[in-house]
Amino acid sequence: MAGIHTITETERQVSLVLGSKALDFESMAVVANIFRASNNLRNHLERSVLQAHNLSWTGFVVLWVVWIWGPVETREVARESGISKGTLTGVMKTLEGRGYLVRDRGKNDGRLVDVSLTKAGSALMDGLFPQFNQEETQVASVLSSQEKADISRLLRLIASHTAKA
Amino acid sequence: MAGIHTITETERQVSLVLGSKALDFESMAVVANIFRASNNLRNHLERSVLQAHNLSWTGFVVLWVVWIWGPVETREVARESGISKGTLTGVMKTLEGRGYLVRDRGKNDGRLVDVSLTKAGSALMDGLFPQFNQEETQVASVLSSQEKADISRLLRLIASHTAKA
DNA sequence: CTTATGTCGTTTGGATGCTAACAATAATGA
DNA sequence: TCATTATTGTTAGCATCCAAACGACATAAG
Repeated sequence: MAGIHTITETERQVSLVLGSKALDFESMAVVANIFRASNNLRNHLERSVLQAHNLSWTGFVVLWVVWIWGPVETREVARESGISKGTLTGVMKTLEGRGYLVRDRGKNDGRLVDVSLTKAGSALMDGLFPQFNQEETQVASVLSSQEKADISRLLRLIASHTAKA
Repeated sequence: MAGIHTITETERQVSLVLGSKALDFESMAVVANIFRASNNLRNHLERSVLQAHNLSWTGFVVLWVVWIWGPVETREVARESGISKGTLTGVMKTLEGRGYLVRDRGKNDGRLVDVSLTKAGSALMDGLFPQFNQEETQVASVLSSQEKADISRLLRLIASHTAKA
């Protein structure tokens, strides 16, 4: 756990500070635990898998998107990676400098840029992703098969709901 | 949804790319959906609540921790906020510059620094957090009360498991 | 054809975010 | 006492990260 205090302790302290005001602790716990799990998960995966290859989280995600969908337009990489266009430009500059991907101007539309992995990039992901998936299995091993299906479904509801609004 | 493709489409494409290699799609979906929900949630809350006050996500989290636990030592704020000591120094410099918090050298231990909110900081949080919690209620409204309890429990399992390892 | 509007990737400026090195302080132990 | 070891917050260097402004290109309307 990142913090010292448990969710229960935190809730007690919050109600103490806010006093009489009515709060929705149930929803608060949902949101707080999503961020807690996400942060811990990211830190864990960075340390256990990515650090050895000097890859940042975002760098890995971008490589993954291009690996799965490439060749692919820049705008789609940004949307799929969950980062802004401007951020992506910088990240790709880094990854291109290391020889993992290349950018090509679109021929039909001069505004577009197609991104694809180099051989070095493909080789990296071929070795890296199974390792990454093994770690995913490890962190999800605290859940039963049914629980994995449940949490995926519930998270998907939250994700799609917040995307619209 | 941040990306264009659904989880199902992505899984199909991944198995197409990885071919015969055995992968744990169930665990992959758990991890992917945690990040998807977390990213969407953060973006949504930044836009709907924080942007009007020119507050970053991390800035808000730090203010929240100090608001709930303050006066509190710097090291504890870092752990509770889920960021490094170095990052916290910069964030607090920003927040101190805006008059939301103050730092005081510990009297017993000269190494420590106690952080607490100013009146402006307290006033900000008094108005902001109920608004934030309302938004939490809104995003969690797609789940039943039982489902909220379930997802909180499962996320807590993942969070504590990844924190140790 | 040409003007207006829209879209794409890049750049810019400021704020986060990490690790590693650092100075100041504290605690330990011969 | 005094050298050793540990801990805390800050700093330095670099890589993200976003919003907004920008130039290049495409499309629509007249």
